[in-house]
Amino acid sequence: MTGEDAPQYLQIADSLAAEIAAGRLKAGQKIASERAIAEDVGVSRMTARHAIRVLTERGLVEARAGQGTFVGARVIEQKLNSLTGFTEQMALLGRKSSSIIVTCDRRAADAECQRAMKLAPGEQVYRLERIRLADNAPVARETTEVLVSAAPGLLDLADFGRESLYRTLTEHFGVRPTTASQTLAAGIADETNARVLSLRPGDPVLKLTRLTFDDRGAPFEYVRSVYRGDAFVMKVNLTVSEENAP
Amino acid sequence: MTGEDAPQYLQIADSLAAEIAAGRLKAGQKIASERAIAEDVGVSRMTARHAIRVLTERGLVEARAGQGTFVGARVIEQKLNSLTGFTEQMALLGRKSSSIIVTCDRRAADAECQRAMKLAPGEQVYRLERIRLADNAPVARETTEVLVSAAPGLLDLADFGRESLYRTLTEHFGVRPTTASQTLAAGIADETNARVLSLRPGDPVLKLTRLTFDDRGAPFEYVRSVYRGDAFVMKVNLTVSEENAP
DNA sequence: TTTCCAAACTGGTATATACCATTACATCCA
DNA sequence: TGGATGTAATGGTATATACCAGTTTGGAAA
Repeated sequence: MTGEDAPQYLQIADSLAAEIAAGRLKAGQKIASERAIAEDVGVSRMTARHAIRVLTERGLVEARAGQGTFVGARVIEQKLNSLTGFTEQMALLGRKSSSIIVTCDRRAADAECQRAMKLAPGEQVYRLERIRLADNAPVARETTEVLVSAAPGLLDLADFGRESLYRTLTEHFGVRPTTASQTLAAGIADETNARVLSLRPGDPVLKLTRLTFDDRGAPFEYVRSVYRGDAFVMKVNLTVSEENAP
Repeated sequence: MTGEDAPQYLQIADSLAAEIAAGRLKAGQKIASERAIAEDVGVSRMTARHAIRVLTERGLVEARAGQGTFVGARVIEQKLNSLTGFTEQMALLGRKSSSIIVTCDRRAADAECQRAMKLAPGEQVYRLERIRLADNAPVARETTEVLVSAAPGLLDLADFGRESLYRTLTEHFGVRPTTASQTLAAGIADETNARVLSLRPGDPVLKLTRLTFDDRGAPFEYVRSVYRGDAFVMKVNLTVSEENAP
């Protein structure tokens, strides 16, 4: 569950999220009103409201003035070919995936990672830097930082040149990647990336960052990847959630 | 601008967004603190805070506890989750959007479009080729092909240099974009793209294709876009559907 | 000069309160 | 029956206030 010392609004949000995940609150159903939650839990209405705002931002519920707040239609066609890890994806495409580990250690999170995960300075992460191969050809360079506090002892458990990181996290630590915020940008290969990806400097690459959250809404992983532009296309399936009327 | 009767927090947010868009607040720069804004504008701190929260959600600024709130990197964060058009997205970022129409006619769908929509050879489409401008600077080149059978007479109805295509489709033809399949790839600007986007050949670009379906699941539009790589970041929020057991 | 610590800020959390516009529903009246 | 009306409930906006936990900074102490 949510940490005992997490802010109240988060605890409330997470317990509601759990209700939804468990199916006790079904899609389209109305949840308790802000005032009702406030009274039940014993907080002010503004705090209850804050909790609901979190759920709204996660896309779990939808508030309608004058009516109430409703559990969102379980849309989620947004299986960008990626909340499954690289390993799983390659398997789906019938390609042999493997990795070369460049770095694998424990250290303090660097500045960008700190900012993305909102970490305290000096917070420890496992840093895993891998060259990803598809059918033995390098296609991506990936740097993954996983919170030590989320998976203590992670690096002793498996050889991530072969094993799937996500599978290990789920099976050994109960950390289940659930949502993620991902950005994609175009770039060109610099010297280093060109060398490791068998490209020429100036060739196009796709740069991806992903902040991954577990089923309690806590971030546990920050990933930066550089993909060969000629080898990768990202695919997203979108579903418009209604309510777009002028 | 924001409507005079819009809530105060939105007016404040939009005026700050305009400052950022105009370059008076530069990337990395610290903006006024919540307390300072509250006093300057003459609202409570909570209202100023609400305004900043809006900007945070739009990806324009980033708050750091104990330090302040800082303007984010000046890139356009295209949100891939919502199926909103270019016009709407720019408005949120406080940037002025416009288009230059390059082509606007009716013709047989080309090969790629035929394949994507699974059309019979010779099937007619309206083809709309536009240069997209943000604050009068070209940022994307977009080619849209809409099935004639889905919106007969479309081109007579509006000037798509100003009007939103999606709005016209919904209001006049009842064609409601509902789902879409979108791909993203990295690329390099060729001669033509470099010229129209004010780039040098070889500069990175982001290539996007989208196949859009209406509420009956029928495809009606095929879009190919080329974005300036330095101006655009695509952002996706992912949710993994439960049943992804290993 | 260097070190250290307190004060002055910053955003983050939480409460209590007030009024608004919209919605749903029961009631009353013709 | 049908329509209008009122009322209670809902989320949305806004204020005023308080304390917390970090960061920055400047001055006092070593």
